[in-house]
Amino acid sequence: MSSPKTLLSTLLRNPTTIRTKSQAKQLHAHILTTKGTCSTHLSVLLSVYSNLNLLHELLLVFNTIHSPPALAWKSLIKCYTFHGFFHKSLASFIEMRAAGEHPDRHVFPSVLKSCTLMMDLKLGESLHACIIRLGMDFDLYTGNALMNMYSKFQSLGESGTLSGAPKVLDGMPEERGKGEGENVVVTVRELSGRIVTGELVDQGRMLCFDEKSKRQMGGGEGLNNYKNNSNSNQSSVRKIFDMMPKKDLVSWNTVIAGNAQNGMYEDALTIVREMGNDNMKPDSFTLSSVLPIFAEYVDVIKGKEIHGYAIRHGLDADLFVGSSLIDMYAKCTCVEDSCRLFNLLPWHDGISWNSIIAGCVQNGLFDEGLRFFRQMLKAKIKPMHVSFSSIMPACAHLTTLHLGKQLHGYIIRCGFDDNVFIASSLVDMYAKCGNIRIARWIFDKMELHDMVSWTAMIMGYALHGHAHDAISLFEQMEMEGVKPNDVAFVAVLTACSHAGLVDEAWKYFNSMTEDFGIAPGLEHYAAVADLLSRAGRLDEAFKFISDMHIGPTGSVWSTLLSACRVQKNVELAEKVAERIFRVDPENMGAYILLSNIYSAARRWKDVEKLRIFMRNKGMKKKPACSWIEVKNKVHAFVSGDKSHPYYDRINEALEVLLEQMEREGYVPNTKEVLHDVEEEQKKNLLCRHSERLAIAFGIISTPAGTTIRVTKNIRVCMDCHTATKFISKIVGREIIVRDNSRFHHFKDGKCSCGDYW
DNA sequence: ATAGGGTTAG
Repeated sequence: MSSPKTLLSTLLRNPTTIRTKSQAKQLHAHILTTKGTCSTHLSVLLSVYSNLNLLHELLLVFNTIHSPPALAWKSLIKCYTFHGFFHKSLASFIEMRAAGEHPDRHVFPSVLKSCTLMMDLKLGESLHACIIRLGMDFDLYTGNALMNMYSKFQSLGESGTLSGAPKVLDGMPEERGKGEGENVVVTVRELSGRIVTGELVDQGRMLCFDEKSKRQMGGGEGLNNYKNNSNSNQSSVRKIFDMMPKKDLVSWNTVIAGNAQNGMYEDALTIVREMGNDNMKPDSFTLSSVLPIFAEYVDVIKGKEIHGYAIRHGLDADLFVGSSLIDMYAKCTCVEDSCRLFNLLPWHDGISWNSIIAGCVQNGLFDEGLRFFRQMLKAKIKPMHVSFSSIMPACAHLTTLHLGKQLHGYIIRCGFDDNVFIASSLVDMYAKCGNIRIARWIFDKMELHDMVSWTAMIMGYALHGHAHDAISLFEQMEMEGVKPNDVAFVAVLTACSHAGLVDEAWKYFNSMTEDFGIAPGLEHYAAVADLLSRAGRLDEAFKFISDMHIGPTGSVWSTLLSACRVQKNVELAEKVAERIFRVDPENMGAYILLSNIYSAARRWKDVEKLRIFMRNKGMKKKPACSWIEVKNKVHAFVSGDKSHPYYDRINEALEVLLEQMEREGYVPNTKEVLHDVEEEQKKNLLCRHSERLAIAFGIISTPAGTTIRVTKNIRVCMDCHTATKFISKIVGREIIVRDNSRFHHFKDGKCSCGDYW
């Protein structure tokens, strides 16, 4: 056991051996008792506190030192940056220089990080100038920090100025609370202004800088080369990288991440390949920069190669790599792999939870997404912005208004309701849950609207058949200078389609290509094809689809096929069906539609042929499903479903209704649908379609006058559409049915779609 | 000094 005195001198010589707060405090006590307030020893203590990120303890000591030496300043600055007090960090840097202390390689990474997180490009450039003048630009750590800074400014779209600073302050209640933040900013600005002029005129050093990098820099304008155009930041990064005399793995990873995050995927991948020549092996940082590229490319083969590399190098349990892998598999539609991976991770953080939730929801696994969300809450992981905007579409698709409202409440309590992503997802959710007024209310409360929020609202109106609201909103958006993208055009075309506005649709369709240079995609074609078909302009629709410059999918043709059914145009139907089977031989819906069309035309032989063909192919119909929310509980039904506890009462209600409906003139449209069962059974089957079970349940389980809201996973059937009109009149209720493409509001025997079914 | 997740879509 060594004496306290030798222990102290050992510790002072090796301050990094101190790993805990109590050890640090012991050292503190030793110094005070044996060395008094000698600033050299106290500075060592400060570096210990700084390494342990103990800002409070550090400040207590720092404030007792009369003229702090460089080591003390460096410790203070590093600790301020770590705790997010970027203004204080920079202000201390200025103070340090004013006190005549020389900054060195240990301080620049911290101040550069502060600039980066404050999004202050100007200040960062001044610092760069200062670094060059001090000859520190060849330092490894400083160079890495510089590259990181320029990469980040690029991905922020260079919007970074001090105006962005209050955002950074959001996470720092103490500083904001004291109202000091802004004063410090001003100080930093004034002082930094001085630095800028002071440093930039120092051309001698600039020239040296220029000569070293003449190849890439061209002209000799020193720092200006770092900021002239939008791509320049990334090339600045590359220049710094190429000039660095010594590079480590962090340097490689920084330049790779910079390229990846700025969309320069091929460059990023090239640099990964180059790493090997420098004896650098990709690590978890490298992989989690590269994986999002393959997610974006939807290249699961390459993604799996990375996964294999991760496993071979023991990196697959890393949370960052794991989250990226989950995301990559999900974006490649291999969401089962995402789930498997998620379960294999040794533990989960907020990001990995978000990845799996988003992965499920994006792949249509809404229940699974909700399950993961609940598990996350149970695991005491606090949801973040991203968690809410990922899960909200699940509520929107499932029409679970009560859940959506609960989440909305949660969002408000978290203070997230001003987030654009979340607000847009709320607008969408309320619209899809049938509450277009609240959707609009949230939309109007938003401070600024981006493309997505406009589109969500326009689409909401379109789904509800409020074409004129949709169109006027679209025009308002254009007037406010927001350039519509392809999705916005999908929304406005859908609005036209649901209201039969053929001329308007053509106007938008042409304007999209001519004025906005957006090539029509499948959805645009589908909307126009849908419009022409529903408007009964079948030949026009056929020609339009045939002339598409991308191969039409089965779903584009399908609307025309159902229109053929409505118009009883068997000849065209056969032509259309043939086109569908050519591109999509497994399209079950098309076989059924065609079979129904044959039935209506009494072409029983063709019906039979189709039926045998389908049976031989082993095709099974995806079950149609409808659901309704009653007293915050979702009740789901499939056709002929007897499993519901109230089935008997539902059945009874349907019988009574049917009797009344028939008295009012309803004739079940059995001849189009079924062929090989008895007439009475036909009627029964038809009248037990899932949406009717749901509607009947709604009628018997809610008080008179309550609006009934039913959702169906596929298009509501023609006979049910007719029947629901009768039902709405008989029970005197408003019935709202949302199917896979739109809302039908039934009231007083009429439907909002004007039978534009 | 470096890394991962988000909203709209017939």
